[in-house]
Amino acid sequence: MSDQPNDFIRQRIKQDIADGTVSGGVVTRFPPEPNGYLHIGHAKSICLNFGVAEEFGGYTYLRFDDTNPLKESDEYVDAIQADVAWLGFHWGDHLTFASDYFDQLYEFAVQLIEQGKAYVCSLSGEEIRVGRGTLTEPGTDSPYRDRPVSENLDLFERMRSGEFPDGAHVLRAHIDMASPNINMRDPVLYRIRHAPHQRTGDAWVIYPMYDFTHCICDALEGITHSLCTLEFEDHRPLYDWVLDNINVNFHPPQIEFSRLGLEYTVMSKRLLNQLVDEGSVSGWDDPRMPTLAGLRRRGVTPGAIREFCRRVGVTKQDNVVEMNLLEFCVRQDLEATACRGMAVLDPLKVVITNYDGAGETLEAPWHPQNAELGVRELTFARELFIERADFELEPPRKYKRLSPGAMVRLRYGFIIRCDEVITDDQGAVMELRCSYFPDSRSGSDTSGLKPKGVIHWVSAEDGKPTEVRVYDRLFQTPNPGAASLADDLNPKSLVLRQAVVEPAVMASDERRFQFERLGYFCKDDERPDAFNRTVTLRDSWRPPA
RNA sequence: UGGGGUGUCGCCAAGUGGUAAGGCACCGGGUUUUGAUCCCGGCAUUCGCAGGUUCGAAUCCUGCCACCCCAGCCA
Repeated sequence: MSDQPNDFIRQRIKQDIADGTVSGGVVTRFPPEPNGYLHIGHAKSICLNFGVAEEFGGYTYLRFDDTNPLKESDEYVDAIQADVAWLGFHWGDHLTFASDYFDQLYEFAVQLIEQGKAYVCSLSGEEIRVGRGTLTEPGTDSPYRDRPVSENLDLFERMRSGEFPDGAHVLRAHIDMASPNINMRDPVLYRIRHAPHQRTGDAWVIYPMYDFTHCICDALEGITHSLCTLEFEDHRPLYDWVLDNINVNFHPPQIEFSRLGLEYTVMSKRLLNQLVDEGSVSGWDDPRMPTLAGLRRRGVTPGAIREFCRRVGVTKQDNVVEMNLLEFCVRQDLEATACRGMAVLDPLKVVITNYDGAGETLEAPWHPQNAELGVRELTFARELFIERADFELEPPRKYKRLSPGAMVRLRYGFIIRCDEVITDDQGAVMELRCSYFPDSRSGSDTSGLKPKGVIHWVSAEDGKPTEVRVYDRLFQTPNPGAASLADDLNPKSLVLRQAVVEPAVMASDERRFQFERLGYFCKDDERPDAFNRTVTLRDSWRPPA
């Protein structure tokens, strides 16, 4: 919660400020491609980029990297903005799109051509691939590599005007086909795509590639620290090459950090997409998804995600963080803020044989440590439901719940004793007959009885039957593989329960609750009478050996 | 077999030549009308391995080893 992070990137920034390398404040950017939903891995980047700008008195651009009209759409740009805002970060009026710079990008490309540093290559895609060589063998020069400048200029202009079909030509950087870094073997800068763009419509039929676009946008926006993930490390020489060879007076440093890995889930857009397409989940916002939309629907708070990102840190080490850290952050946040309530997920009927009143009202605090949250009323009556798991015909040693002849306290209510167990032909427990101790009422207990345990309960008549979705990890394998995605799915990642919930919880405007002894739950966005389990409570009980 | 990275406790992660922070998890114990929370305590003689430099090395040097990324007209 406290401790300002001081990772290697922040150390670098402090050094830059001390050196006078950055004068006007730190400017960063979060540059998502609008072709999918944001996930918790993006949250790490968002927290980093917006975080450092905030800490060092600067600002952050939310810049959509929309250079590939075939894959991108407005649906995603809206969702991404909603997610970033939900996480708690603000870009103010620094909302941009790579496509805002298409004109300038084109001019910079012309500059490169004029200097003989870019050329129009008319090889086919396949020929370019072959010509690039392999990891261990150098590439070979394109036959078009030394086209005269005037011809390149003319061809590029005609590419833009729509004269050629897709794939007929590309603009390539003139660097080094023998470079050990494959990204430097005359990378493609522009390709022809006769496709309407979601923002520029049909204004363009050529679109710039990432490597050409990203660095220039960074420079034009005065990004003082261009933070990206490790897989772009190999692209840094190209990032620098482009900026060194065009007439732009700003050159941001690209600094790479490792992406977030999380156990029992996947973090690539491709795999997430596959889960949605194959119907393994209900959508991008399925509460089992690691997407921000999914986590939100699950009941995870933005604060918990921010805290998680802070605790995870920023380094260059590959990492796979245990799910229990995320769960810890969620519990920590909800423990302090969530109202308590009672719900029985797997009801077992209990009849209080010596109670013949019509029912009586009990009072319970919404939060045991925070009286400001107030109280709510519960009804104690002759027929109740308790959790099936809170009764054991043959209890293990140290068992603190209910069993034949044993006593237990009903949370906020009375102490009861199990006198009789009703079973069916198969021996399955159908109902419990118990007696209660009238002088053991919570808060005014004069019975002198000291039952070992406390269990939750809901009045049978008052309790509201409703659906509770009990979520668990999406995969049963810590590091699910792309090849075995379907096989790795956890068949119990979603269990539907017909539960009974106390009426005050149903009536409350609150969304998130702790159902005592069970976990944290959240009213579903789309179906507010149903609850999604966010996370269980920590449970250190295990039967003695 | 080319290039770029990374290797510190089960998982994250500090440490930048002066003798291994912290968190999560885990294991004790205390409080408790949630087997929760909270509170105390424990948890790396050792930093991928092997040599070397040094009074002193996780930190410097040399050589190995392991893992990750790169051959889209994706980002």
